[in-house]
Amino acid sequence: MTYLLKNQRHPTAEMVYSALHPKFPTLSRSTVYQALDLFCEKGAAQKIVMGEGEMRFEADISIHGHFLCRKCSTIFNFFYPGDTELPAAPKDFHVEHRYLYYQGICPSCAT
Amino acid sequence: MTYLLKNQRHPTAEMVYSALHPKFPTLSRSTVYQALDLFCEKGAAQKIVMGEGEMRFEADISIHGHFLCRKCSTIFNFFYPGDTELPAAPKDFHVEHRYLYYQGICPSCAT
DNA sequence: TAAAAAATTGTAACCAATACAACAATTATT
DNA sequence: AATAATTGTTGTATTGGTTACAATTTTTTA
Repeated sequence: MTYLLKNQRHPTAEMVYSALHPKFPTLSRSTVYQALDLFCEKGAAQKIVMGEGEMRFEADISIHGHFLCRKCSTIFNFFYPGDTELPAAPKDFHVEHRYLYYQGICPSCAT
Repeated sequence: MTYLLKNQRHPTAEMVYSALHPKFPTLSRSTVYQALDLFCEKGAAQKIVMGEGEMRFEADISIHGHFLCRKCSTIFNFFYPGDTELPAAPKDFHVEHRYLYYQGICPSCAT
């Protein structure tokens, strides 16, 4: 069932449910929530919180940042060499996860 | 009323309400929510969303990142020279706001 | 095949946030 | 100063995403 996460880009739990429901009519929202949480715990996916609105999930767990278009609300991934590119946290802070998120206007909304 | 935002560091709306309520017994949650939103619109404060949990607000609008301790849930600010330090978004993306957020263990929880 | 364990379902509850109508306070207008 | 108009505040009801949980189904194990 994990394949759907890979098809959509940054779906909400509801989007996953809607997409899966036609194929598995008995599927319940509970299962979706629980499965998504499980994937995140196991490291197969990640939760991303973009400003307002619902939680989003994505199966791409490589290092990348997110760009949220203020107009169309689309989320784009953008890649950068690695976490060494990012500012260091103060000494004695043990960083486990880095999260980079931009907001603005995407190319197609700019015209 | 804005001075409370400056006293606490990254309060939730509820924290602002609780702190203000003793002094202004008639104060309502609605007013707090609305005032905080107003401050953010006017650029006097900013909303920050840290993983799970409620929205947080802060009055420091200088350029800095946030570090959330996984154990004690404290939010620390850390400063870096400027947004030029951060990876560039792809060409033709017009970035309006950059947001950097780390997660891990803070020095006092590390011991 | 039966018993045990694990997964799924659906409903109810939760809780932060918003909407909104009633009310109070402040400012503007003669 | 008095009235009207505007602005701000309050409290309650509602929303909407998420979680809790008991009941049921499915899968695994012996």
